Amino acid sequence: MPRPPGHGPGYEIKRQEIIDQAAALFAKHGYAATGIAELGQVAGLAKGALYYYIGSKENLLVEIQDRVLGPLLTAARQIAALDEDPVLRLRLLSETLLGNILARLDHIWVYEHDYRHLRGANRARLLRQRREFEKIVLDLLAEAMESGAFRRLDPRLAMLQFLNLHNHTYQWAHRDGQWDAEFLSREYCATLFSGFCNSGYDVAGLEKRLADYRDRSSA
Amino acid sequence: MPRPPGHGPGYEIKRQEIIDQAAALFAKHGYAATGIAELGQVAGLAKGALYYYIGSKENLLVEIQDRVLGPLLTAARQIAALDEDPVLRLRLLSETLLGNILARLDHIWVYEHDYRHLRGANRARLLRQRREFEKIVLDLLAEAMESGAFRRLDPRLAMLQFLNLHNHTYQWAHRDGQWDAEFLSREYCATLFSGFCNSGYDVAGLEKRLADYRDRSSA
Amino acid sequence: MPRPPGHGPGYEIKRQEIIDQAAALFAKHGYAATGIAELGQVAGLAKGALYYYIGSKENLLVEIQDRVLGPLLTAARQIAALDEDPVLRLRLLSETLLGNILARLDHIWVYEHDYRHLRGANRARLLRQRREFEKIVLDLLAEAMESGAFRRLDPRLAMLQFLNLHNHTYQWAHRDGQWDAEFLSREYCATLFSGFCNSGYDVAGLEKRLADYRDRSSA
Amino acid sequence: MPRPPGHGPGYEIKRQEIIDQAAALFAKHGYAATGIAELGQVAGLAKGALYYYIGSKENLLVEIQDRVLGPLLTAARQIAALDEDPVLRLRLLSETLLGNILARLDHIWVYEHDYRHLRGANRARLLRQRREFEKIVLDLLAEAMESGAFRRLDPRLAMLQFLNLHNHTYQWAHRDGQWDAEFLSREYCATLFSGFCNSGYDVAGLEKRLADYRDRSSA
DNA sequence: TATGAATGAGTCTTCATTCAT
DNA sequence: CATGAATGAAGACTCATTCAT
Repeated sequence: MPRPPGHGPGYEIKRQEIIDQAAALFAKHGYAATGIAELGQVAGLAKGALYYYIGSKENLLVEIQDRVLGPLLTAARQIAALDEDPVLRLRLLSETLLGNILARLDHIWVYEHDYRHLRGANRARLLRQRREFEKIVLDLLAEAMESGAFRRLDPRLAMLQFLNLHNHTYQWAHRDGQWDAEFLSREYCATLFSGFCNSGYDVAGLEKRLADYRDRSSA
Repeated sequence: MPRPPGHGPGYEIKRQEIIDQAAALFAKHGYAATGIAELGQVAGLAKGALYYYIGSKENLLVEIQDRVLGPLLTAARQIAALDEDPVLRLRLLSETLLGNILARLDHIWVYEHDYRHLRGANRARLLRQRREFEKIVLDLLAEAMESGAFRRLDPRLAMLQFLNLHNHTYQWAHRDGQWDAEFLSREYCATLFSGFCNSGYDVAGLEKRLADYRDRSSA
Repeated sequence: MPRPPGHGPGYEIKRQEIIDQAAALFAKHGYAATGIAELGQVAGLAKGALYYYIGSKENLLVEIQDRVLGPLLTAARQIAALDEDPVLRLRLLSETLLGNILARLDHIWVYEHDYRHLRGANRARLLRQRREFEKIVLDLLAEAMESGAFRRLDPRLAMLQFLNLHNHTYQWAHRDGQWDAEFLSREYCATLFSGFCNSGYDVAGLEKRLADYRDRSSA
Repeated sequence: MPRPPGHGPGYEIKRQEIIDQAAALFAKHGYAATGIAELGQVAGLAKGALYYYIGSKENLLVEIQDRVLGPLLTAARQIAALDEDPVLRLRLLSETLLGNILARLDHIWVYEHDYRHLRGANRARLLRQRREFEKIVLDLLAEAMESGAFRRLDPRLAMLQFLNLHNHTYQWAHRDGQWDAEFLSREYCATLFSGFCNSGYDVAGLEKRLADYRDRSSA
């Protein structure tokens, strides 16, 4: 969303760079404790020029949140709409979520810690998006219960367990960690689905069906 | 850590009150975004008197972290030392952890969000304590694997799953929520241990054994 | 209106001093062009301490406007309520107005030039007070017409002439000028009332009646 | 004062447009509180191009003052040089002055409020021109006294009354107001001259003589 | 002619902290 | 014990102005 009208071709590129740098700083020190001066130093820009790009500090926060929630929601909506077993879709969603987390660890730090510094409309929009994501997870879990794959659980508590397990990952994961999204997703889902599924359900077969799905969709 | 020597009898009481109020404020707005002035207003004290009690803003943070980790570590050490099945001990640890989280939600917010504002020795001490807690969980999980209850998993990943699931709870729990620590612990452990245990292990019997243990120890 | 609760005895005194100094600076350079730093230098206070007294820059403007309009409105209401010839009351009002202008030239500069920098409620309140003052003048002029002393004029235009003549005085008057409020009021009223009155009205006798009134009310 | 040599034909036209827009903005928010960026937006020009036309912000102020004082002084000089009764010339000057005020209300706002933001030579020149205008009024009043039309008044105080009454008009007049310059001039002069003239002088006949003069000079 | 990008001093305001009383 | 008063660095942000293109 390029703000003011009339900007040169390099504007948006530089702007995105600055948002990257801001995300790194916010992740490290927290949004409130990061000064605009510090960001200027990192960006190699005087304060005036900085504001030419960022508009305001809160605006940076908005952009960072959008970078997290935008792709995530898009992917989640697509996955939810697939004509596949709900458990498989949960597994896909899990991997997408973890992929997003691991790919942009600093963005996630900010996303998880500093959303409360958003005000007014920005905050409302964020919360709406968060709720939409949670709803997608909730609905998939409910579907999995209806399909007989999962036991009758409190769907909300199931969703919260799903999110707890995934979303807390940013706290200890680090760039170039030993585990990638695929591995973590397999492990997390193995744990969750063992707990959630009916005795009759073939948890072990899930990874096989995932591979099949991937063959099909890449074909 | 009562500061200088020579304090009246009410000193420590008032000091603890102020730390309570600080925790509430820090949880609400974040440590960095909370002003000492705000705290003074809530405490009904002018700045001078406030500093007489708190020493410094960072000191408040230290105290809050201690209130979380002190009791938690004490309890964790005791549980780890029990002469019981490691799985049962994990279940006990889980409930204790959740009990602490739910009992002091605002402290946990601060503990999770703002420990990075600690500097130097305070920070080092905190990290040491966190690692000790993680080590206790790790060792219990390893014991459970050795005992044959759990499959051979990467113990570190198992520990991280355990902590993810528990520690992220503060994000959505609220005072007087519908679920208490016992219930959540049962649910979380059911999920985790279903995923972790060997096919031969009697997960369902865990709660029974827990009840037995409680009968014994209260007797 | 001392703002925050709990201030020492010297607080209000110092606060009033600072407002004085602010009025002088605002009058000289204009509100918008005067920096808080400048005020701090004049007051001999660091910025922090300054804000301890002033609250905000706009608040200074509010106080200055109040110092002008408060006493003026009080006096105007009293004069309007007197049981005297409306022309005499206009003459009294004129002198009061000029007295206020000459006594606080710098406040008047700010009052006349910078009221538009007030926002929201502050601005609304100011405009209400200004209109009240204008209404008092208007009503007195209308009364004077009804009493037969003045010709049938457009009362609004008469009021505007009255205010033009008086209110523009701040532009050229200076402290210790050669003319005091009494003299200027006599001259201004002589001019205005010559133009306004009916041929039968005894303009020249007004000053005599004023002297009588003053004898009476001081007795 | 067109700046550097070598400008295209449209330069001066656009430049005048920009000064118009600047006057409107300055009148609305005050010179100090108006940003160059705001002006650029209104003018539809980026900052670079804007500066190509305006030279500097202070220069705009100079131009606006010149637009007020230039025509006013030219007209005042011509009127003063007429071979007519000084009272008639004062009446003509009054109408010219009011015409200028009503025709360019925003320029007058700036002229009255922001001349103090001029520095050095610009300020000196402005003050010189203001004094010249005042001198013209002063001399006409003195002439009217010498001619016996007016009483022996303090000529300076008479001039100040004349200017007060006229110059404060900008404060409440607005474009398309109910009163035009001719009407206001007639009313203002009726008031002033009633107060100033000797008992023998025929104030009421002034408008008649003005009409005669206009017949003559248009013929 | 006109632009977009950059500057850096300047804007108002808040901060955690200290200390004489 | 407690206060009110003071500090000065730092907070986010805007300013008029310049200049390579």
